[in-house]
Amino acid sequence: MKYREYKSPDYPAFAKEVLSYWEENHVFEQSISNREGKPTFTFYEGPPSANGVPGIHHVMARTVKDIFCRYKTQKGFQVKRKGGWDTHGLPVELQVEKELGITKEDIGKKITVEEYNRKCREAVMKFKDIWDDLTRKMGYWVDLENPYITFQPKYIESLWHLLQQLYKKDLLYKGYTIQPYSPAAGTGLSSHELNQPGTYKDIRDTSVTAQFKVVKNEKSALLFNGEEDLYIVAWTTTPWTLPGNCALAVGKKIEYVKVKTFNQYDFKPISVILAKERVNAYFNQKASELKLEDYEPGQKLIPFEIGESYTGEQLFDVSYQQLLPYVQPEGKAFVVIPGDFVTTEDGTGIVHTASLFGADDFRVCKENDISAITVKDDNGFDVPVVNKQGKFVDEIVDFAGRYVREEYYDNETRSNPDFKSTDVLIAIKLKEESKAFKVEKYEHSYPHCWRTDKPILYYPLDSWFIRTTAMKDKLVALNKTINWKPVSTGTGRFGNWLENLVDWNLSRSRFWGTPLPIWVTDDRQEEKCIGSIAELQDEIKKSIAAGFMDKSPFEGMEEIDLHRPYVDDVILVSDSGKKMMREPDLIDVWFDSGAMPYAQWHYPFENKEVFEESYPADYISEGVDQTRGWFFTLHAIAGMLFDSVAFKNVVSTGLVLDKSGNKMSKRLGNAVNPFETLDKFGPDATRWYMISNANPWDNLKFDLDGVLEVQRRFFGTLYNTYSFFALYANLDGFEYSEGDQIPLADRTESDRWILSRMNTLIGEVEEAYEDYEPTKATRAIQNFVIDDLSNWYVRLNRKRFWVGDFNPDKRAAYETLYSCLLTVAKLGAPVAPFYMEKLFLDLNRNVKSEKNLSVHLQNFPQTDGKSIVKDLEEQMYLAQNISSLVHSLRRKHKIKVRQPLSRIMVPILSKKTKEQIQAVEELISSEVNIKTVEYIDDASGIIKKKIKPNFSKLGKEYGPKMKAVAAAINQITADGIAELESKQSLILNIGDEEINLGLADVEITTEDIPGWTVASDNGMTVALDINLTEELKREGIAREMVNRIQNLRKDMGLEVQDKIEVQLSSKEEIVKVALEENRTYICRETQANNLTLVDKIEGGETIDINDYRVNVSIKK
RNA sequence: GCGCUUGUAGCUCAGGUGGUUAGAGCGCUACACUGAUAAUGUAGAGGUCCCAGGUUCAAGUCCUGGCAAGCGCACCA
Repeated sequence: MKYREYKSPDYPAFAKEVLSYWEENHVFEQSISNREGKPTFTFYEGPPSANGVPGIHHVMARTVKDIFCRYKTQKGFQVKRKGGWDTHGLPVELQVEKELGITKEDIGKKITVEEYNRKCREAVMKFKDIWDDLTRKMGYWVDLENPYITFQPKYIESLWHLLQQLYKKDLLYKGYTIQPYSPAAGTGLSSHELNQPGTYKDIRDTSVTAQFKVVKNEKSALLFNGEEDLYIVAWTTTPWTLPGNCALAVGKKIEYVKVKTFNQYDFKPISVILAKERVNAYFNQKASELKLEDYEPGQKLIPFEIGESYTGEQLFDVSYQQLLPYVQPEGKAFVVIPGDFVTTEDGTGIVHTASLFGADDFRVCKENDISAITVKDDNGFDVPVVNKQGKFVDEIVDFAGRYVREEYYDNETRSNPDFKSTDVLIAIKLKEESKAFKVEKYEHSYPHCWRTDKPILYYPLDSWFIRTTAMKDKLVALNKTINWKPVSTGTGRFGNWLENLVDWNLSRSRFWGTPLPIWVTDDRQEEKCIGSIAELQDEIKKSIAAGFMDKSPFEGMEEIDLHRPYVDDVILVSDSGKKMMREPDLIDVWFDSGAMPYAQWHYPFENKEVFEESYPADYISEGVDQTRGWFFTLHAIAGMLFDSVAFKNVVSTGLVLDKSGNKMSKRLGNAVNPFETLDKFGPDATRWYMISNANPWDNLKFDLDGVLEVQRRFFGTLYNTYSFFALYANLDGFEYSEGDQIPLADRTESDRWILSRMNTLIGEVEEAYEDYEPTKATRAIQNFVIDDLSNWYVRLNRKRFWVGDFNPDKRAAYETLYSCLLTVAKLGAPVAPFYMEKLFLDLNRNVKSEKNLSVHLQNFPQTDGKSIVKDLEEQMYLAQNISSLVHSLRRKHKIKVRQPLSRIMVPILSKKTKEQIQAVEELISSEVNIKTVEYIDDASGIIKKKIKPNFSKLGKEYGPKMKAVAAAINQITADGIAELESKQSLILNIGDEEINLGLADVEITTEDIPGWTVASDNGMTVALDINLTEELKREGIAREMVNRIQNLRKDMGLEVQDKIEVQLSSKEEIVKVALEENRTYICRETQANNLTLVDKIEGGETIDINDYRVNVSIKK
């Protein structure tokens, strides 16, 4: 059977063909089942959400995933890869709401929760088919038949188990978090909702700079210098938060100053502390000349005097009097604390901090152990001084029952001319009490509720948290054992995130997601966290027995649906017999995906063994945007519950941008359609381009021209090389057999050279894959194929394939080329799975056996150390270098390569170099068409040498004197060089010091051969003899003749193997002689049976050779 | 604002531990080659290695400080 030949390569068609071949032969399935019992290599698939269509960046991410799974399979591991779908969460819900034209508030009113969740379930798999199609077409091998799906009851049951484990370890608690809250709508807003367009609007607020009176004590002593009334001033745009003030935050490194001045409302003399940079914002420069003692109360221009300055650090722990003492805190409060968020861009450089009304405030107060200002509600729970309707509580006696924001009052109330906002009333009160330093209107942008259009409050809300902070040290330590690609993402982005970990807010007030399995009594004194379906059923039975439920809401269900609303209907009974209702929250969808190592196998309810042998993952990969997402949730759950990492190696991939480096977006129309790209260029060129162009963790500027270049340059060259092989191997009937091969020793220099290169390549590529450096692997393969194999080996050895009988030398050439191609197919298979499969199968058409079903079932090639000969590689480098020099000389003198020349001369400084060149003499001769290579050694005395210091060696030795040493060496004469070479040392005088120079301290190269045309590069010099003898001229003519006959053959459309008859005629004597002399040569080259010189030719072609005219006639 | 990444030829990218002509491919120009031919070879043009300091005999490489771009996070008192 023959090797397949193609008219021209059609890569997309190749891929389609291979794809159906895989499917017919179940190659993917076999690649796993074949490795049964072998060590496992575990890969976790991060679940995509199928409610949107995939983009080109998914091809990138999945190529990276696929490469290492395929590679490890080749290395003999069993690599199971379960696909998965992320199905819960807000994006799905919002999409459904949009489709149905409803809002969250309509759920349970216009549409039942049951119906709504049914819609979500339908919507989430909307584009599954498109995703599956992409997966197949791009050659991403993952199990699509049995994926894990996060909404399935079994999956949720595993989550419940994990949550219960956390609960039992006391890592699950209900707590406060500051969230954007809309009192008008009575609900918290997610950050997603807050990022809706139009939520931020400019509003004018009453802003107050309040005076906080410093308490004189040991801590604050350094601030006082005689004065009695010393205040710290802080600015706020939300005066309603002032009754909740519990601390003042300053910047550690900010410089603060004390300013003596007068209060502008009551004209009393005061001293205030504020940031130095903010002085100009609060004090009129025109007043700077005024003196304090000249001030008259009521005067508009208020004098001021800048006093001592302090760093923020010096202010830490200074106490102040409570500004509005309605409610007393239970613990520490009213002190100055550090705040990393404090700036001097506006305000006073000191931030009023109300722990319950700002996320930053809450955080720094917690860090500094500051108590919040709270009151007890009817149930005895601590609540803020503003209630959920947005009104002050009774304890704030002056403003009790007032909305904190004027926008919450109806328009009628607000239009009353006597109406004053609470902020204004507070400002008035402060002025009256000499606590206001400055009151003014301030316009700023503030978020509004997208449903009610009213400003939001930052407000503490109940949420369930995972106490990740309790396990922070462990998570940090475990992270250090993970191999991150790139390292910086692990230490930087992820490491820093872990260092600054806050508790994980698990609660979501939504409908479509995993319900929190916690039931609580009305008085919150008793809780139950359910960990399995069976446990829930048990509890339901108890509850029915206790009379809280008539029947289970799951009764009659074919498969229990743990979603809302059914689970909300479950009322349990507490140990003391009280009624327990479920906490209405759902859990963060990120918990869903972070739990996939366990839930994908329904652990611990099923598949315990499978789970154990595939945990933790050896490898995962996702976009860098998943650092705080999936990477974190995987890590957190594993660290907290299993005391383990969830993954050992992780590649975080960069973004895919358009070719100009802009983000791709549908709106801008610069998004690349993955299906069109795969259709047009095929998956292999697309994948290879993505991987070879830049490291996966760098952003990729995706340019279709680049894909085209990869296709042309790499795949085109590889294809050409295969075609070349197939063409001649078929003519000669070559068949590869592993056993019976020409021994290495009997092969040519170039055969052994390319095999040496090939074995070096195997090592390089293996190392790169092992190191999760796919870019290095592809670049190495690419260079080998293009430079070494095609442009050098094949080009130099072409004649061996097409000339003469099928002798051992020819067989050696076939075998060599064959094994190179086969190796390339195996090395490149992880990245270009389709084309390498095609190449592999085409090469193996003659070697049919079960084990040759697919390149992906092959073992990764092993480096044959014995075949790597450094000498050979050096030799070939010399040959390439010399050839290149001769080419450039020929060009300089305008002598075609076809014209033979008698000799080149190479100056040789060492015996080894001579031997190395001698080994490749023939290659050089034929490559540059010369007769002989001559060597000129020292003895000839005509070589001009050049000496150069060896900087890295001498530098270490002589350091500061290096410049002088270098100068001295550059001045060494030819005699000096000769002395150094003969004696192995030379004494140099540097100033008044003597230096003993050894041979290793310098680099001696040849520079010139006087009287010859020479070229030098890389320390090698070559001289070319350009004298043309008559004989050489005649030989040149013969070569030209061959060239013309070949062209004519081609024009006639003859096949390579067709034999011809040639008739020639010419008037020129030199041509006749040339043809006679080289008759055999010409016949051999042109496949001519005979060649006759005649006087005249009828109907032949007239051609010009150099300056001579020849008539030719060719017959088949 | 904080963290991370990136900055080298027109474009895409290489440039272990500092070492003296800073490279490749593409593109451009010219010439050659021609039984792999939509391939190939040779040569040329093209660089303030983002900027400024510093360390060093020596900096694209190390340090400090900037600038620009990208990503992430936080916040707007």
